[in-house]
Amino acid sequence: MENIKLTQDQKQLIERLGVHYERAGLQPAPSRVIALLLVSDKTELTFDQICETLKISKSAASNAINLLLSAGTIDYITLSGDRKRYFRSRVTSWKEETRKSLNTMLGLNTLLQEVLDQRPKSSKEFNDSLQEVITFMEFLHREVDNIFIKWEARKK
Amino acid sequence: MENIKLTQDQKQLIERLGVHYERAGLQPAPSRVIALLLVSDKTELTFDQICETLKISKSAASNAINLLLSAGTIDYITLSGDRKRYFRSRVTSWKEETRKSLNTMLGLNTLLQEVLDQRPKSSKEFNDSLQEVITFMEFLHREVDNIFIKWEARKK
DNA sequence: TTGTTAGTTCTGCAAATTAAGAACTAAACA
DNA sequence: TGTTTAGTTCTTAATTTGCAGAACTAACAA
Repeated sequence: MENIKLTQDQKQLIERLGVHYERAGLQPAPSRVIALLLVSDKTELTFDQICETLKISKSAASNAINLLLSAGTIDYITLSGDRKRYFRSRVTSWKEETRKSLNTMLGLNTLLQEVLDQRPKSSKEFNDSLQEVITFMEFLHREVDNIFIKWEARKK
Repeated sequence: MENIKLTQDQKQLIERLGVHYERAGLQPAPSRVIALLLVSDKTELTFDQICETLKISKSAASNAINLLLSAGTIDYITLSGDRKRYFRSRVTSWKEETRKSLNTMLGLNTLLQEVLDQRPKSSKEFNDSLQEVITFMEFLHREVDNIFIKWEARKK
């Protein structure tokens, strides 16, 4: 099984991508795996290639891969007469993921509405600011939905 | 110093908000503090009131408060002839924060462009998908900027 | 039937996070 | 001058996280 060679630049890029994913809340190992699958010349890598290239243990790789599989961030193909799975980045999942994380962000709004609903009328100034934020987030939410629609239309 | 009473509903709402913030990457104690400042009837609470109401130690409160202060999530006022600081949620910071986290999200784009630039031409299909994602994210970024402009205009 | 491949699962450790409690400090008061 | 107040900082201590390494498994191969 041929092993993957990375240039210094590629290694650095993987680290930088890794940091980005970690900051977004992902664990270190999955972060590196997804970064590797984006950067390496080959786009389809086996379990062993991932372990070796990233210098992580099989258990770390197994957990990382399963996490990413169930999140839909990666998938794999197989070749007939070859028991190995070839893992690859599901690049197209990014649109969905962007959308999902936008929704999470904007999901705060529901909670803020509940907060406002239960607040005493007496804290008028505070309530008014809160109402403004809620209105803004609703606005943003609607507009973001429109952007996605606009994009789909534009693609045609 | 009068102590803060919370209804069962308020306590639950604080926990739910707390979980939201934790999922967004904030530590538990700061998450509860900000939630408390949103939910409690009084919008301006002292250090001691925060400690007592949330049942956290002074050190936990001190660290949480300083974190939130330096993130701009809360601020405080003082009353003349009263050494205490009265902490409150900077509700208006949410627009900025929303924007910041959008930018972080969309900042992935710069990295993806770098990835694409260093990829071999041979992985054409992959590169094409990547290019599509980049184009989409650029589109999204521009549109989001427009939304903010539109909002500011609309407020007048 | 024995071995090999492609992983998975289990056990345990090392490092990082988070908070408690106590000791400390700086300002204001008495 | 000592005392109280409003915090801060320091030192543990308790979790939690994340991974290595080894043992395991299931499928196929020889």
